[in-house]
Amino acid sequence: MRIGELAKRAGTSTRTLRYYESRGLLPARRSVNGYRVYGDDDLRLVEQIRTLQDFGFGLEETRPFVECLRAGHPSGDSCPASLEVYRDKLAELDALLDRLREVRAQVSARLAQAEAQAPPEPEPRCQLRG
Amino acid sequence: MRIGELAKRAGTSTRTLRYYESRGLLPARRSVNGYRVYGDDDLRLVEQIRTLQDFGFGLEETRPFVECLRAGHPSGDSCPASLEVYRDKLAELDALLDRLREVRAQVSARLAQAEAQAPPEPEPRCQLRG
DNA sequence: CTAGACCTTGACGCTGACGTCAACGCAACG
DNA sequence: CGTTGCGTTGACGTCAGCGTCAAGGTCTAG
Repeated sequence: MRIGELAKRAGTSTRTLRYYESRGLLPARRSVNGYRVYGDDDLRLVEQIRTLQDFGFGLEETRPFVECLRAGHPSGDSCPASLEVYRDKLAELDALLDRLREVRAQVSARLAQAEAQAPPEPEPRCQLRG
Repeated sequence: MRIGELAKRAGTSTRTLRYYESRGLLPARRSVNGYRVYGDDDLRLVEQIRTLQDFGFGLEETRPFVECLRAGHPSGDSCPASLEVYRDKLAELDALLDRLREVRAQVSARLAQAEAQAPPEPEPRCQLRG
């Protein structure tokens, strides 16, 4: 399979795949004319990357998963390094969630305060006369 | 007060203040020699911006607050436009929190699954013999 | 033979909020 | 008079993950 087909099958762009290759994820064999050639393994590999990216992982953080897959393991998280990334990301998510909850509370409080100061427009009633 | 002092008092950099000016927040009078000159109002203005930025507001989102302050209101959120931004940001925060909670659950589940597959190192016991 | 669809590399653009450097002016101190 | 420390504008660099364009090579169908 060539890069266009892989991109289509993975639901991404050729530019993205070439970018992954430039980062050392997703190496590709070349056919005689220089075209990149991929196998079905590579599709699974790209899907792994995309899934993690959707979770908010940076590309570098997907590397252990990718290398795990390329090492022949059935899934990208079958290796200790991947589990470490999971755990780090969980801690990061927890910290972020805490921060965002705190911010939400602050913003909410300030909104309430400001609304109390100068009350909102009193809900137009749509009466004919009044 | 000149830009260096304002920066120090606001806990930021001169570059940041010039950037705010370039974005139309924080206009400055000029002294004879071309130096920017600020008053205490401007300090409050910068503090307002920084507070909102710490909450994750983009610079553009701070504009209503800044204009509200410059219009003479006692606080930046005394104006309807600011309240609108608060409300939008709350909705945005709620959506983001939902997404992050979902991601957290997914990552947590995958971690548990992978740990069950290939259990972690069995907690070294520090025995002399065993 | 040629049009069109695919592929190649290389390079610049984008977003946000600045950091950092260059090259210069101005002011005060000794 | 020179140095030091402020100020000025302008312009390029940073981070991530690509998008987009340019200029060209390759392969296939008509």
